[in-house]
Amino acid sequence: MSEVTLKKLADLLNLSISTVSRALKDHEDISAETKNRVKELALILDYEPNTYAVNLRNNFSREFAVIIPSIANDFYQSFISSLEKEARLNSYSLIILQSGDDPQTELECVKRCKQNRVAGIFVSITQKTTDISHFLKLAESHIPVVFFDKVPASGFCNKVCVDDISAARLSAETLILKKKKGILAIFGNEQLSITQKRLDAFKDTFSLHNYDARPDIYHTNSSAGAYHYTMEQLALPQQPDVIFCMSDEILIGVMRAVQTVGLRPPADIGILAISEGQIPTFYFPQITYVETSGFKLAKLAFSRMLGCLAGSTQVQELKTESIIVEGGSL
Amino acid sequence: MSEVTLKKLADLLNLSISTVSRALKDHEDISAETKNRVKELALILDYEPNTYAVNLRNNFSREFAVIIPSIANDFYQSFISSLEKEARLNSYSLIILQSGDDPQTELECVKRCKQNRVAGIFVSITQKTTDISHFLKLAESHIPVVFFDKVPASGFCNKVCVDDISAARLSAETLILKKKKGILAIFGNEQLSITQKRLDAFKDTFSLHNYDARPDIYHTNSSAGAYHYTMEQLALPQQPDVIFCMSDEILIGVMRAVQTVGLRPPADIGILAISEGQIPTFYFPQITYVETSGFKLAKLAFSRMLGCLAGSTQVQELKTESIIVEGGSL
DNA sequence: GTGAAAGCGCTAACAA
DNA sequence: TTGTTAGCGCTTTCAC
Repeated sequence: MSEVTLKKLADLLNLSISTVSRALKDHEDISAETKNRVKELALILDYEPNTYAVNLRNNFSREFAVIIPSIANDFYQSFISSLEKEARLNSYSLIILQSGDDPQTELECVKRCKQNRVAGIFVSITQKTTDISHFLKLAESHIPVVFFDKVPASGFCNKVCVDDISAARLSAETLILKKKKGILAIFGNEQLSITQKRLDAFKDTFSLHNYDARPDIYHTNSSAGAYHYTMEQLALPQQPDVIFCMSDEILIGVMRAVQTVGLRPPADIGILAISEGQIPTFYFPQITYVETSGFKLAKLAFSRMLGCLAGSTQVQELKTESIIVEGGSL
Repeated sequence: MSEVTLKKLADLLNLSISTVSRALKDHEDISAETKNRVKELALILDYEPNTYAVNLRNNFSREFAVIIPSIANDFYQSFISSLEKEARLNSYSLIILQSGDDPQTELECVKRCKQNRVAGIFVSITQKTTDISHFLKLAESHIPVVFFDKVPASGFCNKVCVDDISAARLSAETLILKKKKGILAIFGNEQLSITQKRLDAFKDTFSLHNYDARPDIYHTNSSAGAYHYTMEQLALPQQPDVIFCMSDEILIGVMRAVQTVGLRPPADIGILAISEGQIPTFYFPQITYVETSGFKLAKLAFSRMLGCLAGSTQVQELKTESIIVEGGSL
């Protein structure tokens, strides 16, 4: 059974191809009767326009690409889930590409996007991406790029981010409000700008409030690191009163240690995290956290993309607001 | 700056379009010198073939679609992560479509796939999908379909699944081997075939071994349900010795209850789950589980898809093997 | 070795 | 109101 094309419909109906095309598009100068005949047959034969031909002709597609280090991450998962829905409701499709956190692979992904003539690209760059010229060059091909989450430090480009500064500030203020004193704060990889932003805002907030206790700061790159360090600290005669976790990854390590030692929040120890929101629900009591939602960020990124496609040329830097979600761990 | 096309290269080099096309493809009857000239200029001008034109001409694309209820799920996440990688290494792209577990939306996704002339579709159907004729009809358009995980009960089609029966059997055998007696087994929605398969195999294994203890079976549809039921059971004078969780969702609820009451595995209570593998690492000690890996399933599904594209017409039902991963909870 | 030309399925300007 | 035609960028057959 061969493909149903406009030509086939036209032959069957003794009409020209263009009439059939226009009838299917409800073009005004086709008679109602012809429209009905055409549409009826199209329905019966299950006609679907050939996207390649349409795109080739119109020189434009309805596909967005998302380039991320890895989809196996709660944050990106919620981001993509939300983005796909927005896209689908706007008749766009979403192509997923994983860079594996490798700049070389990322470059190949960009090339692929260009080949596919995608309508736009959402990208969260790798930890090692410094040169973003291949992204900026996409402007020549009129492919808008919206950077999200992990965005380049410099460059005139569209960026949508979680507001790290307000998230960290909100965390610190929460601790101050609850008059917590022995604060252990565990942060991620010191090299990353996300860590620096959150750390600076966190520390500054204590200074600004002239608070009489200052947090102990520790850095680690992994869940395991957080686990081991927490184990050490919990073995000391002077245990911390509260542990602040900069990310879900760190929270997981800390909670394993807390469970290992048998401490029970909030009585034995307080826990506060910055989190995407899923992990905190796995524990009892659920962890109190400052939310950095992928869902919200996706909506922001998508509307920015539509803005670009609508012709907005100036670049924007947007941020999502943070809110605190009360569990029972503090 | 306009697009770089074959025509543009040809004009610039004073060659014909077809010569340029052939040169770029290393066609044998183009001279080495011409090839070099062409390739050099193509590189300089950053030429990329127009995928739409290529696909239109060849009537075939290098895009696969994945239709799933929702990407926000650890199992699908690992499946897609793995599938994307396989696809990329084979120069395919992956389009993600979420059905929202709604048959109507699923139907629209299929339509979209057809329009996009995708090279093949991977699909995990919704809980309510009964009519799969729209999938079977894709055969007419020569679009192979590989069902995975949630597959239709009937119909001649390609299916790759986690082996629920062997996973449940392995779980039961593990409990028997460890001579566990007071077994509480919590299963999911009784209506789902996955639940029935796992339940039947689980129970049968105890019978087959003439084991002198039989598990208490309970069904629930949610984490919260598992939590509440576990709380009830742990309040009884005769607490269970071990709790078996059919899925990650149930495990999360059970563990919240276990933590609430303050029991510590494995001394106070044993825990065994069937799991995708991430959740069990969040606890201490880590939960012992029978693995049902999305990664493995993706590899299986992908190779089946390649088989279809290579012309294999007969349908196959494939299953991944289960293995037990020892934590310290049993 | 290279070029000319047809055609993939569709849209839209122009004709009738 | 409907039809004719050119052309989007590419591949490939056939001719030179």
